Amino acid sequence: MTVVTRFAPSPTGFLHIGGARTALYNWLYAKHTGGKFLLRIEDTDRERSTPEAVEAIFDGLNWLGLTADEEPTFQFARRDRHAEVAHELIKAGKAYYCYCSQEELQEMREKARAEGRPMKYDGTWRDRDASEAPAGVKPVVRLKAPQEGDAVISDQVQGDVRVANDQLDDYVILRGDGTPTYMLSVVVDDHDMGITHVIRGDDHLTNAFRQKALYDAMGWDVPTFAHIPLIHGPDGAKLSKRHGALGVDAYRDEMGFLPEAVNNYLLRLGWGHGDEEIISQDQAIEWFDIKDVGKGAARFDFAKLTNLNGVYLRQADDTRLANDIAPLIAKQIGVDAIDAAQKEILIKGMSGLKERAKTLIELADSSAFYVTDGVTSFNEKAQSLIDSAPEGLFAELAKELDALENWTEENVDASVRNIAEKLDQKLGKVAQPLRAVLTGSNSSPGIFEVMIVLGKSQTLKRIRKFDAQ
RNA sequence: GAGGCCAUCGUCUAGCGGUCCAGGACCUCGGACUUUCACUCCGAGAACACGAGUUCAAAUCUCGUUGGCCUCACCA
Repeated sequence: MTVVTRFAPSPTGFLHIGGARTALYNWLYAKHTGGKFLLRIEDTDRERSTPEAVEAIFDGLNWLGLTADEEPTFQFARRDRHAEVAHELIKAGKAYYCYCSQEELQEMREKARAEGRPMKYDGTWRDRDASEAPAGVKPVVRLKAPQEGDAVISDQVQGDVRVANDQLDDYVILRGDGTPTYMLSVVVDDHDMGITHVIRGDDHLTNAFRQKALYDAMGWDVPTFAHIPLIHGPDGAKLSKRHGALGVDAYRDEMGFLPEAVNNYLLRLGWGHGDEEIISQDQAIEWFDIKDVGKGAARFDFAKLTNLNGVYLRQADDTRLANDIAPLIAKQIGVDAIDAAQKEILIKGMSGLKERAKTLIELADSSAFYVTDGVTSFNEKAQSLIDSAPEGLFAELAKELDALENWTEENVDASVRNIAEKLDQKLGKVAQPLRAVLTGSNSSPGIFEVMIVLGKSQTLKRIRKFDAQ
């Protein structure tokens, strides 16, 4: 049997980090088993679903590389099919019309709660004849759920979970206006799409029992379920906007994370393979099995994600990184886009730059000095390094460096060391002020590397600004 | 309130009855390297929620307690 998994978000907002992990696990499991990964947009909530959200979800998934093997299914478009199934169930005596009003339902729940019973529909219309129906009420359709015995789900993550059927009620599958509810839509779509493994958040665990009753009523095979624990915020509470429940686009655009780092982090959040931490996508596909996902909820930790991002940043291709930060730098230096020459400089300096950054944001911040003409601002420490530089240092540097014929790292290195000796200073006393005038900062890639990447004329231009000092 | 799920360092996890006075990573703190910062390396800190039981032997199995989470809509 070929495995078919799916990711089924409702387009009521961006793709959040928990959804991204669910998608990743579904994708990985499909790849691991040589199966298929499908996408279904659950847009049956017409009030809250938006085309923008659909776009945001596709965008996020594409960024993470979690692409579906077939065209996505849009649930709302299948509403007639869903209703058809509901009517089939009525015909088969496995579902029935219910004419209860909202008020009656509300009373039912309050009474149940007061008596310490589960808050469920009491089956008022389960066996009542339609002739008793009140006039003018558009009935809903309820599934005749089993009332005795236990229902068992063999969950791939949670193990065997058992619930007594008397805890479950005859839930609504078709609304008064004839539209399907989520419970009906999911089951019909998962069945029609041939989904073999339903991997989703464990907030759906109790829904699985309701859905099982529907599969059984239709005589359909129940898919294998795997309910993965939810992700919590750093404080252990449910993930909210203040924590990580941002769209993945925020992780990309505002925080500067790399997709491979996010995937690796998400993979390790709830799953492990021995002592492995840095796991390539191919390795993940080979190792990942849904059965190995942990049962406990995990907290989201930005520090670890950031560290991981640093690892991937250092491994990343220089040209790719230069392209990634190009728009950020352009914005920073106030141009529409940086030119080819500037891009070249960034690529040239990237090996020294990427070692010092953990995110693309940091990388852009620390790279901008390379592409400006002169240094546009000096931080406090740089300013004080310049102020306390040995007398005549900059004039001396300008003179000596200008005289250099071959502008190589070896030569500028020797030249600067010479000057330090000549002025009877330690190298640091010369290198630090030099760094300050060249970069505007007290920290940067190796100073000789900076001089080479900057080039002779730009280096001298920056030094000469202070040679009167 | 009713049902369900969960529980190893601050965090993510390894561990699937003996090899664990519990391993790795992040984190924090020392140190080495060094022209700064970073990288890298070395070292330190830090956990089996609690209580019973099963067993020659329990982080690993059972039960209870406590704590956390999820669900209980004509939302998905």
